[in-house]
Amino acid sequence: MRKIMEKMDIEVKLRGFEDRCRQNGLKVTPQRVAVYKALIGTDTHPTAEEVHKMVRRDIRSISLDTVNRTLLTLAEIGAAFQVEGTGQARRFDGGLEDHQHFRCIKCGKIVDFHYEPFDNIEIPAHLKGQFQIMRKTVYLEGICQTCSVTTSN
Amino acid sequence: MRKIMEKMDIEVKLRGFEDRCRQNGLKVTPQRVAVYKALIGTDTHPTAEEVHKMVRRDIRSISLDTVNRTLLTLAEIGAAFQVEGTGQARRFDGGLEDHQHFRCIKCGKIVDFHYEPFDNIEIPAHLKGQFQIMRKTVYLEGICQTCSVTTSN
DNA sequence: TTGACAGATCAGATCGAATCCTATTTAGTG
DNA sequence: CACTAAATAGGATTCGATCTGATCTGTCAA
Repeated sequence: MRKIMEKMDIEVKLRGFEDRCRQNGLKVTPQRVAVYKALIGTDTHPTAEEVHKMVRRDIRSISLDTVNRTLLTLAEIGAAFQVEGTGQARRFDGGLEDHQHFRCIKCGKIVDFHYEPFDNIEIPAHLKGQFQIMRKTVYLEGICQTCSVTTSN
Repeated sequence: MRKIMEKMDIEVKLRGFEDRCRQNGLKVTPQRVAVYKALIGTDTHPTAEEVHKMVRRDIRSISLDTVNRTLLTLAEIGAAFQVEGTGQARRFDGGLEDHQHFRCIKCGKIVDFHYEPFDNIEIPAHLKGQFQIMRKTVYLEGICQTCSVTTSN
């Protein structure tokens, strides 16, 4: 999934992004645009710090905090997303029987569930040569009952 | 997946754990056993800090570092595992087209792949009522080509 | 049973990511 | 053009993870 895009393509995405900001009542700031542009211009799943480095080529004075906040904002309005499970303290699981995880994006709680069809997902052939796969699972994210009751966010 | 186990069950697991340690050339220390016991006695996917709190009921002086190291060790010998993706800096992805992620557990690199059958995983009915699901994906972990070439670990 | 030692542990120091705080700046609006 | 709510900069703080160096202790061989 290389990120080779026509200039046109980028322009279109930028236009769409600005609209999306306005639709969500967010100001279109140069910082936001720069962060967005950096993110769609790479396929490396960067950390905030990495994005910060990239963006500083355009905006020397941009702060890491702004980049971090902006990335979170992008995820909120659906212009990007967070790679599953990252950005949290390490968590362990002593249950070795087959099961899958659901994580609540509000409270961070992880809940086990088990659905047999998920136990033996077939791994696409073209990956088998490329990687040595040691774990495969279905991963769900969303909002748990407790958090959806608690009056909004 | 409640963690209600007979005393017998726990004894058996402990026995197995001690064997597993020895098979891996690891000493069976009270700290290790206590950490293991705490972990299999919960279904909350605790952080190192949380496990530390639990274990301190048995071993007052155990350090957080030991707990952390031990948990990592448990994962290495297959007596437990790390919940997918946790314990790393937050990472972002600007690619909104359907795709899935593979993560290298050695270098932390995340690689996109796309396998159509994974795009529309059916969510088990019994979860639909329980959670508001916003993201579902297949997640693979293992070792990438670069890291498997690099003379071991 | 004991002694020696590799491996394990402890406690404190350090590092790094994420967040918070507050003063300042700015996009959007009329 | 002026006003205001929102956004930003950057330093301080918090918290998880790791490292370091000084002990301590399972394990194994004698």
